[in-house]
Amino acid sequence: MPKRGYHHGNLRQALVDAALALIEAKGPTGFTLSEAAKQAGVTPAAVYRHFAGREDLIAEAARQGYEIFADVMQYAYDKHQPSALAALEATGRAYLAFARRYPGHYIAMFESGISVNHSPELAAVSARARGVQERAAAELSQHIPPGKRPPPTMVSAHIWALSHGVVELFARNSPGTQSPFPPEALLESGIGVYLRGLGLIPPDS
Amino acid sequence: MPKRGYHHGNLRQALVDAALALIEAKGPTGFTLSEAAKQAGVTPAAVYRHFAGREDLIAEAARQGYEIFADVMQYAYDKHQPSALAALEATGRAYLAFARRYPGHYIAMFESGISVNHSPELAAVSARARGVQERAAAELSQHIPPGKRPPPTMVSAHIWALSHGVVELFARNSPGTQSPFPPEALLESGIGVYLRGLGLIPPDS
DNA sequence: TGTACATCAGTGAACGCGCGTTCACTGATGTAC
DNA sequence: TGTACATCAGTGAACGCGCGTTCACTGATGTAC
Repeated sequence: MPKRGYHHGNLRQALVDAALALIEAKGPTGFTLSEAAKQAGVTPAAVYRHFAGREDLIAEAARQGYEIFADVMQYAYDKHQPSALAALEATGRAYLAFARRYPGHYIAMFESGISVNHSPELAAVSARARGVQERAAAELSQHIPPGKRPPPTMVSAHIWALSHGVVELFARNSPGTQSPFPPEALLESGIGVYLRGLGLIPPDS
Repeated sequence: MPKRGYHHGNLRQALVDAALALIEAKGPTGFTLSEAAKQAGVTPAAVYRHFAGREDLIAEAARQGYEIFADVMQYAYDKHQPSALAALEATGRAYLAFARRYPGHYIAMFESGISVNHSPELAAVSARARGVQERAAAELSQHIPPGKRPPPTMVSAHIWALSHGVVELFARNSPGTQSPFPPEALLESGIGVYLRGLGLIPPDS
């Protein structure tokens, strides 16, 4: 790492990284602009060269999170094509893997209280992530007889809600409760039962 | 309402109520001890006659929430006996109804970052709530052939995760996104598909 | 019923703290000639 | 290659604020006799 002098060189990203580390360590509440600056080796005032303020910094952290998230989902989806079933299952697993691997981003995105409409870029990238999941669900629905086919957006919402619930309740140790099962197993089995309920997995498998 | 003088009469509960209103209005971050005191018409210092501090106040709000929550779940369960299926579905609906009706409590319980192990009372009442759900799931499992029967605690965890996910993502307007469906419909249909996947509802119903 | 007194729930002033944000500034960088 | 100068990323001091918490106090309540 090159010794830095008066100019930082890459302060903007360093601040985002510091913010992510702080959010991960202390929750969205514990994060402060001043401490992020300090951790980046810089005066709090320097932050304002790069961000409009505290919220704007969190929003950028969230935006980067959505970007990674959308990529990860897209990759999982693509990789398991052309099987619609495998692709949907894979996006579920990818959701959990993302939450595990990028906890700071996850918290910034879903628990920091920042609105997805904070900026057009944020709205766009979150829509992209949602789009992947909905496409997977839509494709899957085509294998269900039209009569008993729930709307694809509903299927997507179910999977998403289950994934998010597993993350919040069992993948973090927040409620103090010990998880009865590994979150991955919980999510995978839950999605399995759900897909069986849709008639997409034979009942005896 | 009787005019009050120097003594408040029921300050402890008034503080809890004020805290709940603030939490509901501004999120767990926005809540401050000072403002809760002010809203109860009292000096911040007065709070310390009744609570050890800020966190203790939140914990009491959460405790009362768990108390109501456990009652509501229990009631839903009892009311739909002896049908194990109806009882489980009812607890799912009760979960959502609780989140809707007592948002301040819900946030204090699940989003305030307060640990369920803050106090023995809190741990006890949260265990009671969990117990209702697990009993319902256990009873239901008995209708599943043993070979393909998932552990009851897992079924309970699935339902809980789905419920919680629906609340967090779609019952609050937090992520800025519009819910594509009413949360109640989303949860009900999700549980329906899930139970069908367990083989507890005939596939053609 | 009336007085003395213990109990206790509130006051109000004060504390130290860290926050987000502003401002005039200065040091480093890079470009024009 | 060397100098002059514009640009811009940082400093550091200061601000007003509201926070949670403490303390010695005082006013109200209720009980004993």
